[in-house]
Amino acid sequence: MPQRSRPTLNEVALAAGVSVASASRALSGASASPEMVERVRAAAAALGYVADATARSLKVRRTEQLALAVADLANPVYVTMMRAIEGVVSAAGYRLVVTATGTDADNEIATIRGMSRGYADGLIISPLRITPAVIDELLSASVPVVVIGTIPQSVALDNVRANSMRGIRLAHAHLLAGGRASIAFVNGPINTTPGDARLRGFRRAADAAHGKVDERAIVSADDFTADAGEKATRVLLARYTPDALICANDLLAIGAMRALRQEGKSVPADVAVVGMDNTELADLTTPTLTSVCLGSAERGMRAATLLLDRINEPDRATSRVTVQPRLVVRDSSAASAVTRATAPATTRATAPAATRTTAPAAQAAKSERRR
Amino acid sequence: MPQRSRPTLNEVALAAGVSVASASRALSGASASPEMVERVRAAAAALGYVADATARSLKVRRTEQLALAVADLANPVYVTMMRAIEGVVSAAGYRLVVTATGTDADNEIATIRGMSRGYADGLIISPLRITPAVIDELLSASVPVVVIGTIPQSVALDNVRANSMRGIRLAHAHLLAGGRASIAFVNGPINTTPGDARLRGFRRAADAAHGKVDERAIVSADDFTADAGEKATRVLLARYTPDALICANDLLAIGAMRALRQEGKSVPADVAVVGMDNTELADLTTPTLTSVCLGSAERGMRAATLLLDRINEPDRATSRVTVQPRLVVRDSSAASAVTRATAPATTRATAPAATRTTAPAAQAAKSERRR
DNA sequence: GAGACGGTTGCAATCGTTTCCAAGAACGTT
DNA sequence: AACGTTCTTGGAAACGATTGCAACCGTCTC
Repeated sequence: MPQRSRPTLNEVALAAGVSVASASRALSGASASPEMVERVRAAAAALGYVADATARSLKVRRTEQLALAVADLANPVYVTMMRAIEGVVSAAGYRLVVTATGTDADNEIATIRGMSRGYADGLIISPLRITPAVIDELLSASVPVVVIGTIPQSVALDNVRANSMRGIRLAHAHLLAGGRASIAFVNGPINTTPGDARLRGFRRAADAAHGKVDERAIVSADDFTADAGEKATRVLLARYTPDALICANDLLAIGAMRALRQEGKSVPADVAVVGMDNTELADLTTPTLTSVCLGSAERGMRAATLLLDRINEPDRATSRVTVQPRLVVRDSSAASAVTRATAPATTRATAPAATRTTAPAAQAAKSERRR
Repeated sequence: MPQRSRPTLNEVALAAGVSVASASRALSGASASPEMVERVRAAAAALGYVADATARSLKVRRTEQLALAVADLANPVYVTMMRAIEGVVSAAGYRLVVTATGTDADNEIATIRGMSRGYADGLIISPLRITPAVIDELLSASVPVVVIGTIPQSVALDNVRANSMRGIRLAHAHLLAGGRASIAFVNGPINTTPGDARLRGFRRAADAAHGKVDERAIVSADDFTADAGEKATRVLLARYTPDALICANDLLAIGAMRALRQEGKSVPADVAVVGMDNTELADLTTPTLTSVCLGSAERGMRAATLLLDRINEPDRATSRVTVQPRLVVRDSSAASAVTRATAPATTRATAPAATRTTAPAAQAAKSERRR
């Protein structure tokens, strides 16, 4: 496998009998006579010439690469984002460099600092925990940055966020409308950004509905996994008798359904279950899982668009995009028997598409519709 | 957000009052007096200097980037591979560039050719369909290439492959041992490389067991999805009465279980089901799904290792690594009632770890054990 | 004390492009 | 016929690092 070394522009120019300058222009479409273009093209083709990306980048000060940093490449939420981002980015002629930051914040900072080495023209990052140190680092990065996640209002960075509090409220309202009265909440770890936001969302929704929140109806799993969800739900059931469960995550919801089944409770007849993130899993469970879609694909797409916009127009004002949640109703939250009798037509339709975001949302939204 | 432009080595040298050459050496740890190192370090720190990756790459002729090309970034099999690859690659100091080739072969060729631009030091590619044109292109690439997938024996390329035929045989044997006699096969599209290999595997296994293969026991879904699996299984059940199902994919298996449930058949009491790929899904279904693990993580890890090896030692002979399948037994394939009575101790243990591959397999294998 | 030697240091070339600039050619205008 | 335009073209200087080479310094040895 003789790794043949690639011909340079110099050799092409030599072969064509012209100067490198002319060769460069001929190939890049700048002013050159048709005859010149022809000669150079021919020589280039004959030698199999392809311009070297590194040399070119050095000169034009652009790498045509964009970086994406997420905690875990295998997390379905990030996978969805990544796919959306890759689509936008590669359509714009950029390559995508991915890095997993893992779970610790130092690593995130190292990644950001690494960007200063100039191997990419921009960075999309979704930090697990948003510490002041991370923000500082992002603010002083040497390339444009877009943050996916909730950062303080005052920080002048392009930013895409979900509205998980509103998502919880949608779920809560949906369950109330379905005749559920004792709605419990299975959260993930509270020391994470999403865990915290979702808990606040639930408290607010419960408070709005009943004027108080019953702390026994809230449980936190150790982790955002099915096993943790199952365990937490068992703890919950020991002290509280819900007729509906909101879970901070689809995986937690799957665990919860498992626990319910073991207790002999049927879903949705006895207990309705709503998950969150609307991953592919929601379609695959039995019963299929009603889930709050937080728009991962759309967030990814918006972030990529924002980044491209800033690259093209570095001085524009920073913008903050909030992607609105949608409730995707499936079987696990069918109205309780009693309600079904009295009010047969429950809103099986999804909540209003509810994106107050602008035009290009359509494409990504579509890809998320039937997940 | 004033994107401050980064200081160059020149400025550092100026600030330290030394030549660029010395500055470069001081920072890169080459021969330099302690005093010199100190001065340059200080100046670099004061200015916040970080060497420019592009310029460095141009000079040293290495980008410290490796590329991964797969058809679909969201496919769980690829996600698993990608995560494994990212781990190996970033531990070795490389960044990972990912590209989605989509489903058409032309795009694959374009990707490979793009590699000639020299933006990465190596390529791992998992082509959907392996055409002669693709092989040609790979052979003449200007950087080392590792192919994940089955390529002709004669092709001199580093190669990592699964053994899906053997995987099917494992499943078949397991089902026979569990007392199943009418084993059917739910395949994916046959015009794909995996679809084709898995079908051949099933034919061979069935033939070995019964001396013939009943064509009515074989059905092909249009796609590797749960819906397609459900549909195909319904077609199958209309003409054949299996007591076990091997599915070419976990998603197909989930669809199949859905179809069986609708027909009032219970899993595993009436019909055992075995999936393939051993994705996270297998742990999440009810009953949990027995699945053939084809070692995505291990394949990824092996491919990455192979690529690094070749980069370090370009002239070594090409090697072909076959990752052996393992059967991960879960609830969906518990022995049929009759057998359970007579031979109570069915092999609940997994099949022999069965990787004839060498040492570094351990790590990735572990991460795949309890999926 | 002279020469040899090991270790630092700076100069300058180099990697493969792009692009500024000036020179030249071709052409039209007065 | 001379001049001004416009268009092409080649020379050469970047881009920001690394590195071969030669100069230099101090020390040690004979």
